[in-house]
Amino acid sequence: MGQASDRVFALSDGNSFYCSCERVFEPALEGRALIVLSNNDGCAIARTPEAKALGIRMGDPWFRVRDRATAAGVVARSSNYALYGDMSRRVNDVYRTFAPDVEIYSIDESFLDFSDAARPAALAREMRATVRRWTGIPTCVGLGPTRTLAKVANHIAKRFPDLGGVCDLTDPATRGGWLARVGVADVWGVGPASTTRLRAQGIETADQLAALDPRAVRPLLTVVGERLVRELNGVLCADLETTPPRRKGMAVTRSFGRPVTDLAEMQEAVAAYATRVGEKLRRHGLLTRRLTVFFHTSPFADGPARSVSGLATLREPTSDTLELVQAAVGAVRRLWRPGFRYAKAGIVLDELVPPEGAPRALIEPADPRREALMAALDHVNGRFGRGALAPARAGLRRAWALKAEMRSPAYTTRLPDIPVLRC
DNA sequence: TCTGGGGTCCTAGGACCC
DNA sequence: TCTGGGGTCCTAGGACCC
Repeated sequence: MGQASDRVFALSDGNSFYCSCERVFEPALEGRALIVLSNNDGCAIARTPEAKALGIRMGDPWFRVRDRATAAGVVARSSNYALYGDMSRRVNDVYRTFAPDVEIYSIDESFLDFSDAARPAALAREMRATVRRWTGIPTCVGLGPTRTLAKVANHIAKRFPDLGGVCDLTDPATRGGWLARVGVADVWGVGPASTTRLRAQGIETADQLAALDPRAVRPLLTVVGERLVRELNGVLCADLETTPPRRKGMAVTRSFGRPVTDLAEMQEAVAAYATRVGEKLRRHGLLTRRLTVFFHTSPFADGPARSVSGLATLREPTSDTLELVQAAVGAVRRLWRPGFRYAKAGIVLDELVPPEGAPRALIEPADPRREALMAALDHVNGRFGRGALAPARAGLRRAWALKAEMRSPAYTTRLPDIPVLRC
């Protein structure tokens, strides 16, 4: 099987993260059933436990559940990713005061190295309290000798509130009992397809999965599954990645608020995405050699279906907006067939390369509104004392005003209104 | 009659994640 | 009428080469 890990990993994540961010700015939402909606207010992508209890599921289309949900008292907010990104950075700043190494896994999840902690569970509880105090974000922490077990522990911490938001799976003696209470579908890396295959073999729970011979799992779940089983047994297969590896691909894709039936309109949209992806490239200090444009009709709609994608190769690696737009718009023209109601389009880049010579990441000019918003937060939370009511109220008012401003079109991701490009 | 074999590269598609 | 967006990794299979 391999050698047992002597490390301790913590996985800390923000509870209903997007919802919690909204609550930081709108304390009246505390305790209420709250959801955050995807782009175009399409569907629910974050739910508080109160909203889950009212039957709102992940991915529920808002137009379908709106009447029922609002009648039941559910509050919905449009998403604001710039804001969540800023909050995420603040939470990670706190993590870094508790652990020497932090791997930012996603906007709301980080792995931390707790190997040197004398009492990891106690440290985790203290960290939770500090994050809550300094940022306003509630978290849960899972502890384990591998990242996979830390992840399972985090899941358990969420499911069993009696644990006080911290679950410790570092002790092999008590681990099995917990794993028996976790379904295979809830194990990190086991999706719907793998769940079906495992169930067909009679494997229902995480402890049953852990009991399999890793080599026997390979034909069933590929090498990914093999590693997973080892990690469930406390054998380290992947360590922390504290410096993010160079990005391999990049995409800008959107669903349209309404069907697109006109070539010029599709070109407008895709030109806008090309502009966005150019900004993104420059922000990461990268160039691309080729881009793929795709668009398709809605999988939910009746009527003729069409899904196309086309590759455009650029003469030289570039992040130049005009070149990207021209390539993308040309691809749209080649791929275009009238008579369809297109619902979504996008640009996908792969083969990202650093520029010749010394890599230089362009620094994105800071948005003064966001800077001010975060400064305002400091007066509401944390280091400046949450008890100081007067400055807190002033700070909150300022924050609300800025947040309303950040809802302006410049911050949203709807299909933009830009001049038609004729090529 | 017997119809190579192994390597690399590329691409598409599946599966999974948050 | 309205059903998210952005990533990673793995595998299979075709093209190509010697």
